[in-house]
Amino acid sequence: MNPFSKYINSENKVSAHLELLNESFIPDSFPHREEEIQHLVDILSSVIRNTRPSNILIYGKTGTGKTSTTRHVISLLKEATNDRVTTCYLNCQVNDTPYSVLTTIVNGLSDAGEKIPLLGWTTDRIYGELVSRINGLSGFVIIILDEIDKLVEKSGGDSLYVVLKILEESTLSKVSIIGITNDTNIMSQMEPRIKSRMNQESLIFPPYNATQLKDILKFRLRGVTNEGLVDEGAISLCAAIGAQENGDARKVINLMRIAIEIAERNGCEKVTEKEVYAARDKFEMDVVKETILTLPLHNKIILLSTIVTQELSDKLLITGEIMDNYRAICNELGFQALTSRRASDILSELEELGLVITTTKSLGRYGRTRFVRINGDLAIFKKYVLEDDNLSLFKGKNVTRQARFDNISGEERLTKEGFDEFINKMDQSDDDS
DNA sequence: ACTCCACAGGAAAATTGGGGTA
DNA sequence: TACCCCAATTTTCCTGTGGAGT
Repeated sequence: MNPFSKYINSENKVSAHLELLNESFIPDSFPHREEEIQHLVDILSSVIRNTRPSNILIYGKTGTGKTSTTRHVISLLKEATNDRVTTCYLNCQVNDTPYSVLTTIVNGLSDAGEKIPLLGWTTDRIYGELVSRINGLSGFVIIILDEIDKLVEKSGGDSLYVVLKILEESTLSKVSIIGITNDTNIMSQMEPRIKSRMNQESLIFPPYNATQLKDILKFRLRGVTNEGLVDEGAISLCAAIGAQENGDARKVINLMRIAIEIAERNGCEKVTEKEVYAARDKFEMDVVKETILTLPLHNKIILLSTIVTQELSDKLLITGEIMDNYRAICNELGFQALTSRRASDILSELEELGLVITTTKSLGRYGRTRFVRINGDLAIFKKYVLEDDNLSLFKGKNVTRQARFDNISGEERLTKEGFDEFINKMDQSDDDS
């Protein structure tokens, strides 16, 4: 029997326009965003009166529809003006330097002319190219800088300042900028000179509540499945999970998509709460896996070192031990180890990704260091790390733990439980402040 | 009160590597 | 091919620090 036949037979049982739930799909309607859309339209409508629209800063947490709503409004504007508006969308997490932002804008503005290479040109030359291309366009130019906070973080906002300055000066006042950020504190980090340029208009996208998420989900499910195939309870559960996660609609929709896929694969008649719970588990695992798999080589090795070191003892690890084992692994595999300074930064990066939990504590006479623990299942983490071809050689091999301070009996190093307690205290004191 | 461990993490120098020009 | 520019990444060098031991 053909192993695929079981899937063929189950077709249409749950049914199948799942592409409508993909992240890249932009729907033509946005429930509970009518006000925001109207506000944007009001600001941008000045294009029609032949005036440059104000710069706009849009705040809102992830999954509140900032990006897709903005793109939707922009496409409506282009339609209404017969494409007399040129737009350029770019994500500042991907393009996080002035150079990268500017080249992406220039390359995105028109197909004419050569593409600027990713490296090599001087800023002056890009500036010149930018001016000439923008002058070559009729009408207004709207540039959408998504995740603009990433640009502000870098070098204290200098990057953003450079970009704004160049865009404004170069272009006979034809350029408007729409900044999108999920960091509501971004303004306090901005310098006044940037603030005044950027914050001509601002717009806040509040998080969706559970009821709104439910509406959105129901709306998006239209045309995806037949009526009644998704259990009402499943929808409510998805919405409830999403509401807990800061009202993240993207996550809600993803969850439902995965739940439907699971139901489909198992040949279920209905999508119920059970599938949603399964979807949530899968979703979280997928995120971890993706995160680990896309780590740069040395980040992986340091993560591996942390895993291996923790495997050898339930006591907490400190940076020094991780470094020792990291060097040992590099030696074993024939890689040049990075310095401890860099490794320290990588450890911080791993923490930011949530793969590892660290806390700095002083051991008095025995120095001040970070305590580290893997934030998840050791075996699973290890499996993902070892999927890397460069590291698969390490399978089965091991490293002798360079235990430090194991002789300290008086003030014992924290155990796992002690660490949890410690973290809890830290969290509480954070809340207090 | 003072020392000193074992690092954290800032600043600046050095290296790397794409891309240009002569 | 040799050499210059530039940005990004790492290394080098450095100062700072919480608290057990003295």
